[in-house]
Amino acid sequence: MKTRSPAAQTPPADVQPVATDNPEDSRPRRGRPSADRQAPDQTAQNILEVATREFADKGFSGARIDAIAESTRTSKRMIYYYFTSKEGLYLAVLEDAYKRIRSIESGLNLDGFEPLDALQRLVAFAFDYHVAHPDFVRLVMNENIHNGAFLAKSESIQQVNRSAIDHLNRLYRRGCEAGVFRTGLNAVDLHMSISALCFFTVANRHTFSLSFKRDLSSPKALAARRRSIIDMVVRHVQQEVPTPH
Amino acid sequence: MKTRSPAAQTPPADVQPVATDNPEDSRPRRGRPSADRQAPDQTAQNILEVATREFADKGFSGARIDAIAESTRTSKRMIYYYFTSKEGLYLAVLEDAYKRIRSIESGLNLDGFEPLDALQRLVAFAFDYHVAHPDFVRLVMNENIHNGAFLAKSESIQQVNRSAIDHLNRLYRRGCEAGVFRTGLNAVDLHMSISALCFFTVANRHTFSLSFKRDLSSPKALAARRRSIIDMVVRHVQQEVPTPH
Amino acid sequence: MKTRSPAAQTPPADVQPVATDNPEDSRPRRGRPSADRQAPDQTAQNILEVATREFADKGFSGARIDAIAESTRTSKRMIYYYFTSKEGLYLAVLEDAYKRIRSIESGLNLDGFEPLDALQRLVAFAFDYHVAHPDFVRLVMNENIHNGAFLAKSESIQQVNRSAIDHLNRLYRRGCEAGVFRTGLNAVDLHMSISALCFFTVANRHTFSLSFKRDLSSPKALAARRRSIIDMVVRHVQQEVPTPH
Amino acid sequence: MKTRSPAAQTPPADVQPVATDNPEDSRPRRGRPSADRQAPDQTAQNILEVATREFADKGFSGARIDAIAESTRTSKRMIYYYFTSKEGLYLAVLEDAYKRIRSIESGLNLDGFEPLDALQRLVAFAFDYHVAHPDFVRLVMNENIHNGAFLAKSESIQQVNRSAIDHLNRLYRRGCEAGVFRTGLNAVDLHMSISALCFFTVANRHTFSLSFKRDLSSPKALAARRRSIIDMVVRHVQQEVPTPH
DNA sequence: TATGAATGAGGTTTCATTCAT
DNA sequence: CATGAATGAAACCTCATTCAT
Repeated sequence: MKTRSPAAQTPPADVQPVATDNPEDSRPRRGRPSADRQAPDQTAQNILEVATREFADKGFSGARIDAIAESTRTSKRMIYYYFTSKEGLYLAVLEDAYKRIRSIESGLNLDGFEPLDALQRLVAFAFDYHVAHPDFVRLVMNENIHNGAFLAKSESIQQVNRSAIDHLNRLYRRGCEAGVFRTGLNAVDLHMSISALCFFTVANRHTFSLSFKRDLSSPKALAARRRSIIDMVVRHVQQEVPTPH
Repeated sequence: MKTRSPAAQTPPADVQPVATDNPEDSRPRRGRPSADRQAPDQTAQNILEVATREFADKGFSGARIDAIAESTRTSKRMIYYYFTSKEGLYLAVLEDAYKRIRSIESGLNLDGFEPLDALQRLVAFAFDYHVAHPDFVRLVMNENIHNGAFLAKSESIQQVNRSAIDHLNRLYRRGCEAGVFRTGLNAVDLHMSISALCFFTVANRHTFSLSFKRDLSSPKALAARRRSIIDMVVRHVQQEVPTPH
Repeated sequence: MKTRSPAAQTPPADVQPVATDNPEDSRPRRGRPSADRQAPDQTAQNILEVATREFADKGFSGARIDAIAESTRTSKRMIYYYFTSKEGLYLAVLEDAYKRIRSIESGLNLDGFEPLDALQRLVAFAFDYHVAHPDFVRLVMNENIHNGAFLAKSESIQQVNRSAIDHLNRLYRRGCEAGVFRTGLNAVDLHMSISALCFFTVANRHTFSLSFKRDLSSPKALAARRRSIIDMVVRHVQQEVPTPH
Repeated sequence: MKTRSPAAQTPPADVQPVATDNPEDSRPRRGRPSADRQAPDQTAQNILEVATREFADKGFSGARIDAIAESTRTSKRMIYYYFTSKEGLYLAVLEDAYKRIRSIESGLNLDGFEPLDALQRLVAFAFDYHVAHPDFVRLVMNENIHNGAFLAKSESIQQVNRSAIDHLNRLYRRGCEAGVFRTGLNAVDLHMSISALCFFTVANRHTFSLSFKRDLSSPKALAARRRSIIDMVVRHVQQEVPTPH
């Protein structure tokens, strides 16, 4: 039986990077390329991909419809045909991005693991996902620059996000019941801490790198950061374990 | 009775919000006591204040020189007279914002406190500053949307930021020597964690609030978050304290 | 009875003004016989014509995009649609002007005439063209004010001009072989002299007229000047003819 | 006694470059730097020099008052103090430039030479002056771009120019009387030809060089051009001389 | 469904000139 | 005489969006 807080001491290097869809690819639901799939869908999907990159890259105001149209297999007119306006396109991009992360998160199946192990897996997944999807991070940043004005318009996104808390809540309760997590914590607060640590790593890497002259994008630096974050979260949640003398 | 480090147990509600300059006030260098040179400085300063709000509000591309000019005591032409271009103005705003936080941070005088106390004060300051200066947070967000392209042009900012690490490093070492901090940690990594937790609270409050239907801006919610962050950081750094059985 | 070369003696009043396209008309490539593609070409062409006048009139810096747009059948926006920038438009104007003169020059068919006659025709053409196309002259002047900076960017123009020398070179050689031209001259130098005399007549007419109180624009004055120039060039090239005593 | 047309045959390499004030220097009348010369004059003179360069370089519309002020030893306000407006300054520059060439021309003292020799000297001087004073050439070009509108306002310039014709006229008549010049020519026309050949060499060197891929600015090229021009003018004026067999 | 042409409103920047001291 | 600050008008250019076909 463990007498020490294993998570804190043992950097969970063994927590394998969670397999996600390959980064930057954003045609998850197109299924197999069966011939019955019509061009229209593909056109809209193609626009969405290009737009995701552009909006993530430049923000809403900085993005250019012309630039999107040029990188697209179709014309500018089609953008308006499918998405009505720049704002409509942006909204579609945003919804698409949010749906993707939550759908993967749901597939983690944390119930199958011991609470401590599950927590480490959850944090590791969050970290890996942020690192693998900078576009998502940038879209969320941009959304906050606009005070969440676009997100507020989309009901679908809000529903999607709620589930994240539910998963974490169930996990936390299991841990408390098992006596490995200390009680009195709050799932939303915990989720926020996890998100903050992961999000910042990607979101602020440019200013942080410049300010402190460190390259934070190297695999080595990322691995260290990943360990540090998992450690920090585990220590935060874990019940204090009496150490033998 | 408490057998463990008081910091972790005692949410440092007693750590008083650090006095900062009042938010949005931005005439730090006004101190020069000469009265004969009012106008020029004041005009430029006035532009800088207004521009800070506009850039923080809308981002670089979204900000409008016209809008800035209108909120100013002078004309659009003067903006170009003093700052050459939209980019020049943005850079001045960015430099100003960074200098402000670092200069206050330097005034914390952490050497006068016990390591654990000092750490709590530092985190508390960071949290309070971010909450009190959302404009700073938004400027940094925006800068990251642009991949730090503007920051990269400013040497002065980069120098300014380095000092933050120095302070934290000295503090951390004191704590290690005193046996209250565990060894093997890294000041840059620690600084990043603190920044991440504080930054996210302000930066992502809109999307987070919408996603999880919580108002995170209420004094009560902020106080709870503040406690949670300080606790998390302290637990991360603190030496494991042997509990008597 | 004349014992000397008739060219020098006989002012070539009989050298008819060379038929050129009517001045200021600038739709040379309209020839493509497809009727289905009218609008785009016409719009761009219309802009080009108006711009030619404006740039010739005021120079590059003095020209106003707004002024051009107003004289056009379309809007200012279209200028940018077709020509990207003020500079792009100017370049198009310049290329167009150069191509026009060279294409006509090529149509002179000097090979069909005796060398002396051909030379007279060439000079006469050059004179007439300059007089008939002051816009061309002014564009070139302006280009020289800018140190040929725009011309340097256009490869097409440089290719076009080379042909002028080729024509003159062949003509000169024929004259030498026939014994009517003296040897030792240089085609580029000769071309320069011809250009100088013709160009100046149009280019400097304002300052010259004012300085010497002569109206140099009257048909009579132009005819006299034309004769003088042809005479001067012929005398320059012509072989000294021994006079019998 | 010469039996051949010496000018045409003998390239007047012996015609020494006429000594002019050193190129680009434009403070000819400031006399010696005696202490009694006041600052005011010097200030105005300094402005004039700088403005000459700027106007010659960029043309009237392209020139920037700000740019002139910056290269000046004084401030922008002084430009307006001395010259009232951009136009006033340009006019002063123009007058200054014209006065300079004519005053030197008057000092040639052509009466002291044989007509043919004098003519060669005159052409040589004209050529050398143009080459040595590209600023003058460019100002005149610019003036013609503006249809001589500024020159028309200045009476002083027009008076100055008339004398050039008088000198040439006297020279031509002497040559006719001596039987070395053919009769029936016109001094204004002759002056125009000389000016055209010299002016073009400098004025159009950029477009010409680019069009024909020749460097026309090298000392060698200029010397050849100089010879060619003198030769051309002399042949144009000279009485046909019977050649002995 | 698709496209190239077209557009008006508004964005950033520049410039000659004047004012207060 | 001299200067730095200030200015309004207008210049060049961009953008999301729509029209004709």
